[in-house]
Amino acid sequence: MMDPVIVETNRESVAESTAGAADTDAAEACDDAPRRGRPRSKEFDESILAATLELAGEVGIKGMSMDELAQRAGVSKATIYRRWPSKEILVLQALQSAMRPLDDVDTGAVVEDLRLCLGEMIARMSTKDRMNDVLPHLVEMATHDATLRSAVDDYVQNRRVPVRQVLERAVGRGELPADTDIETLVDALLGPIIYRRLLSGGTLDADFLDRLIELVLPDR
Amino acid sequence: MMDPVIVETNRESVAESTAGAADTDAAEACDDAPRRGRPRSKEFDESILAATLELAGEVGIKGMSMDELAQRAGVSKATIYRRWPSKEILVLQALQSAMRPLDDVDTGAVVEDLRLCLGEMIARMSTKDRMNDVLPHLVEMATHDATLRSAVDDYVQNRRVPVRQVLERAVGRGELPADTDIETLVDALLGPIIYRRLLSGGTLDADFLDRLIELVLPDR
Amino acid sequence: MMDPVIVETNRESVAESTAGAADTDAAEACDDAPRRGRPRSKEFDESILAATLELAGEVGIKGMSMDELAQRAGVSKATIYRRWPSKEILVLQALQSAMRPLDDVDTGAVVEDLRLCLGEMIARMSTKDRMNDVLPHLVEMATHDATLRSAVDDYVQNRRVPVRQVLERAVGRGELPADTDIETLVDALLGPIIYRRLLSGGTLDADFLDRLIELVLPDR
Amino acid sequence: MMDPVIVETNRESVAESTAGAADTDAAEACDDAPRRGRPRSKEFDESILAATLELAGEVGIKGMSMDELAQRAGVSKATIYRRWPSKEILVLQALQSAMRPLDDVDTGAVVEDLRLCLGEMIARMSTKDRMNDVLPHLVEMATHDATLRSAVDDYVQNRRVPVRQVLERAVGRGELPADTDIETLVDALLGPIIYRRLLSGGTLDADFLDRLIELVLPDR
DNA sequence: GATTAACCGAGACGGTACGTCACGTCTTTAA
DNA sequence: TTAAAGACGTGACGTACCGTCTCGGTTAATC
Repeated sequence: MMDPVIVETNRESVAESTAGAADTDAAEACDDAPRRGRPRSKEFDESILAATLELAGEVGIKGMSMDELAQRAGVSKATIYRRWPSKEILVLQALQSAMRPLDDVDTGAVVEDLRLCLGEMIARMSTKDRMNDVLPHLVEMATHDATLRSAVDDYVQNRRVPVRQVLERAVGRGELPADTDIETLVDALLGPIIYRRLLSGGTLDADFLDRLIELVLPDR
Repeated sequence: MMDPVIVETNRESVAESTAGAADTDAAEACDDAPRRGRPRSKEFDESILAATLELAGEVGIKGMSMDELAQRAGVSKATIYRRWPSKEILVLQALQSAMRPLDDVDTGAVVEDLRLCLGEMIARMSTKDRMNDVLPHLVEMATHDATLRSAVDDYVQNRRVPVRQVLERAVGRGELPADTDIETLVDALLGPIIYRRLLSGGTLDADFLDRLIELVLPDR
Repeated sequence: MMDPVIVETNRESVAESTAGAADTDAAEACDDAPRRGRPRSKEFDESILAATLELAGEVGIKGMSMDELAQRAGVSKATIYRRWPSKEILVLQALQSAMRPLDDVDTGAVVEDLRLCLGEMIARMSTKDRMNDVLPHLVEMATHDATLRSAVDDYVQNRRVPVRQVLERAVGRGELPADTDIETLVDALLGPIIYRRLLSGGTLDADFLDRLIELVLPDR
Repeated sequence: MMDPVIVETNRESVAESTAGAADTDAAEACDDAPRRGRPRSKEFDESILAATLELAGEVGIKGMSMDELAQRAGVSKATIYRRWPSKEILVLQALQSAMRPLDDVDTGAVVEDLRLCLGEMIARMSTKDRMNDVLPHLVEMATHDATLRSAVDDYVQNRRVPVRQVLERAVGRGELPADTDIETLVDALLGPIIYRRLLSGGTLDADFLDRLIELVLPDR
């Protein structure tokens, strides 16, 4: 199930990083204001995000029109734009809302931890979660629109966190040397996975994962 | 300087890989045909591709309008569409035409080979070549448009080739074990670089490259 | 001055006669419907029609581009196409909206009636009303587009009505024989006028009108 | 069969009336010049004109593209433009080439003469000769293009000539009064016919013709 | 309960780009 | 020189989409 609290949290973090741009939902930041008038329907937040994931997965971001999205979500376009200032921000939000944090695995062995952690990541990419196809679009957007940059950063960092934690614990245990360059290590693990997913089209399975880990963390 | 021969070569390779889709320039494949009528101006091929690289680098693919592109190239829109069936295919062609093959380095030591080969790759990404920002866009397109898929594949494979050659030579020399999984190794080397370039935003310098190679090919 | 009521009336009459073709403004026929959404701006209907008359009069139908028309009307192209499905239909509508009904003259003498009625018609053709040049274009269109046919018919019939009324009254008064073939008579009066206007280029003045009437209705 | 001599004659008359515009076929005026190089194929003149009549009759002038016309005539576009400077001029030529002069009837009775002469005209309009639909287009063109005006005039005058001759003979015989306004009379006869053909859509048959003549030339 | 402020659906609107098409010219090879 | 083939500039076409705005009507909190 999707937790509306997470949605709200995400929205605010974005509202901050895109400061000045979105006066649309500025009021929501100050919770103490009594807020007169009819409140926004919570149901719509969810149905819009869900429709976004579904539709963008089917036809891509560029292929997804806001009119069709509104229809699919059973909502009017104004209702969407009252909540998110642009298509890109909406898509990003939808991504974040769908991204449940990876379970923080801790088996005591770094190789096993990585196998589980990255395995889950691959599983999400491979199966239902067609929204991964959407990431590149956001990247290009971010290249030319400063507003989106930090939001995309947030999104990417979320993926790094669990891997980094696994590695840091391994350093703490002495399983990895204390001077290990963790950031590079994270890149060396995530990079090939993302690369296969987006570009090379190589298979993404447990076997590949084993070989990758063996390559980067040999003899352990 | 841009070599027209390369342009031609690239065009044909794509024409093959997108067989059936583009009848636009199908005739050019068979060289023996007498080729009647006024021939297409070679100058325009170049000026259009050059303008594409320039303009897409400045404002991104989405921000680049075909009208402005035509004007910048000193050409009419029809002249562009006579050669390429869509904006995306054009951009892809432009990428390929601009991509000079990496020099095939062979110093006799695999680590040094990789340092040079990948170093050159990073150098191209980092500096002038803003067209790298354009890759993600193509990836998303390719996800939903079969025509583009193989073309993008071509483009990606071109980057893999020199790295693969370096590794195969190392295996031949006995510098790497005979059972080395070369494809995974290529992914492990290219993946992190691409990942940093597109997503994580981490620095791409000689230092990172050294650490990456040390990580993947230790003690050699 | 242009009466918006007339405009509406004309639009609906055409909407009927071109049934099936134009779903664009079908909804407007049923007045009892609650009419949801933002209503179309009445001002734009008028400004578009006015700009059409003005522009087509200056440069002809073929010379009139929809982009320039939109600009002249202070309106976007989409706003035009939301109301009329094609350039030709729009021009026809503009013609009809501009065509004030001829005053129904009744002096008691058929010759005098015709002199006034046809004189007014000639006056409108000769002077300001450059839109007359546009009629031939519509005729050719109508030849190959069934949608336009009935609409053009409407337009033509409107010109016949007042002349027919004058003649019918004359028959009623006994001024013309009861077995008068009115339709042929109308053709015999309107035909030469239209012919001179469109083709022969002969003068269209009171003198010609007198001779024409004398010819067709002698000694009365 | 179509007489190439007539074609040639017509072409030259137009070349004169559109002086300055068409240097395309200027050389042909001076017959004594030896005329170097490959001569123009006479066959093509005919096949182009025939294809023009055929195609314009099917889809209208506007619907007829010069590319399709060239293909239908088995000729290249340049071959067409080498002969006629514009689409409109070509169509006009095609009209004239197809228009065999009406037989000059002379039965000794004006009413019978007109019945035959106008009857033949109606017959041609009604049946095969779909090119009549094309006339209005030319009229509008002529309105905004001085070059075409005189050419269209020529065409129109050709229709008036035989009627005028019939009437002049009647005046000579004393069948019509010496002060008859022949021009107005011609308009009164041709006008209603053209009007029915182009606009009112009324029937064009022998009956209508009889009534029309009776109306304009009563009791004779 | 009345007021009021904000919500909602529907869809018009300006703007911008798309990819197509046609005209009339120009450029090549072949006859 | 003409012919066939077709590239080319120009410019309009009609469509699609984004993000905003404007209606009529609804829904809660406040008065």
